[in-house]
Amino acid sequence: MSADFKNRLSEAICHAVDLDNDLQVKWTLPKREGQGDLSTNIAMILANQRKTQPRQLADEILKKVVWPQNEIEHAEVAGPGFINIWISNDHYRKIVNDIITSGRNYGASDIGAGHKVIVEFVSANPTGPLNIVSARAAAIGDSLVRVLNKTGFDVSAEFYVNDSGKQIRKLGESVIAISRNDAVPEDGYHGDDIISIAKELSSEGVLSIESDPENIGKAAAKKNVVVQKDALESYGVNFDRWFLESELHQQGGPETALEKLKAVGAVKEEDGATWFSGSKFGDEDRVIITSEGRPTYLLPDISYHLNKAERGFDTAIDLLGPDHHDYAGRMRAAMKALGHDSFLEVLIVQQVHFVSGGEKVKMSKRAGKIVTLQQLIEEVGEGDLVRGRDIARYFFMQRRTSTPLEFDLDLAKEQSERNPVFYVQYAHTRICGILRQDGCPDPLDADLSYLDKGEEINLIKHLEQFGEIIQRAAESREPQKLVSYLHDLATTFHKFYTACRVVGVEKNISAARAALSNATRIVLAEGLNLLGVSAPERM
RNA sequence: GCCCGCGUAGCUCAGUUGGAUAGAGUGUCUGCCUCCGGAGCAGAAGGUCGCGCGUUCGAAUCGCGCCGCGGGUACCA
Repeated sequence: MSADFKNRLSEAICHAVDLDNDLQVKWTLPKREGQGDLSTNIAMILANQRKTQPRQLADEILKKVVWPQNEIEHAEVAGPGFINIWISNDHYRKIVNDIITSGRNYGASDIGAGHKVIVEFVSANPTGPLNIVSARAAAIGDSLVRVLNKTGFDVSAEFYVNDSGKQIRKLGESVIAISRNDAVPEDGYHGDDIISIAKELSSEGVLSIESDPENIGKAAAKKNVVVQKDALESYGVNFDRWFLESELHQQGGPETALEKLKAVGAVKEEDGATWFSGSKFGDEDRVIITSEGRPTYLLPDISYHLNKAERGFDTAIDLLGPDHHDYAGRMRAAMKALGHDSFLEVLIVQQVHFVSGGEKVKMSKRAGKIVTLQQLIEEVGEGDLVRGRDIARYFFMQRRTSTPLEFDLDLAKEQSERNPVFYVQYAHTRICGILRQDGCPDPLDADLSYLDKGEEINLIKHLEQFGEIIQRAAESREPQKLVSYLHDLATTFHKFYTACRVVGVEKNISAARAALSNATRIVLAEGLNLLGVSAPERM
């Protein structure tokens, strides 16, 4: 239901009960048959304030109210005092036209207009290929970006590359050790990927000229970034910017951040170390420069987030792994100290467990199981990279971000009705099949007044919700909401399909149904697109 | 100990921000192919929403207290 339409209804009710604003009037979709198309509880809320009976007040409202135009067919009081209204089929038929004329734009809105948002996700260390946790974060982050775009936010996707610090030096040391056939340091990096990088660097001559672990580490990191970028690209994920931590250091970012923290009295010296006084801002005190004079990771990270704010973003959304959830508190405290309260939103992307044959699969390198994003795509798509991407992304999007996810590898690989990805894609394919038929009339010639069967109207009702679902997904930062919506829409279409033939029935009916099918195709395709999943015309 | 997240059908999970008789998928039964691709549709069965108080017209949803599971708790990143 469009916000505009609801507002008109709300105004009508306000007018009837002498309310000066319509904010209190909320409309919901009733769950059950026989409860109309829209429902409001305003009578129950007002009855409380006005010390009267809800049902009586609801009756009064219905007596006085003047509904806009003639889109309302019927209204009645139900249950404890709900006002349920039935909307005319004419209203719904217009939706089909709206969809077809808006095309891919259908469902777009401008609720985010004027907001500049940066979404940072994955941000894996450049010490190896991307793992499975990154794969989930990438799917969610990228969809979130698409959804925010669709709702009018000015959004940027960013990957923060930790290309400086301890782990880079360690990476360099590992590469050097491997090239000399020495033992890799205790907490260093080993594995096929490091070995091949060592080979590349030595054949490029880098290893012979350069022996400083830091510089070797940087060179290796650069190669890893390329590997990560490639994997993400075949996953359909693109970033507007790969922000290098080293850039931050070159600009003296951490030093500036420290000065700014000092300026607001958020820094103290104790036990020979320098601390951020987080306890003043709702967190705990944290060391930012060790007693040995080395900055901890916190300082560059504060500097990085400050940098985001200085680039003009009003909101920063970070997707982090479950091992980082108290990072959120300290970073928010730091931003608060620097005058950017409520700037940072943190989404914790929970753990992924793989299941096969009813048992948990350990994701260990040693066991030779799937560890990287690339391996997952290949495994699940059985060599077909597009299919692998579709399945992986859809599966990762099936659960709320904050819920641990069980990934059933057997189900994912199964090409059957049990696989939810195919169920949704199949609805799209089916429509394409219908519209491809020789006897299928041109949907553009349709007279929509021929749509009046229950299954037809019901399908339109689902299509109409698309925009609202996207808005809720954007506002709650939960692009997953689209998944259940699309599954639902596919179900509604399949029901329509079994109840209503499109091709081979009376000409006018046929054209109207073709138009409805076409509208459904558009919404399915765009919905899948927001998930980063393809909408195939044939399967 | 403290911080964060999670407990909903046998299993995996939704739940429109506090609404009406609790929703899917999957698994188990039962039906439907002369038919736009059956990768589909219809039906049955399956619930003390972890437990207990509280808030109110109304709670799976909000508050408090327990119980259970997971993660975090560095002068590591």
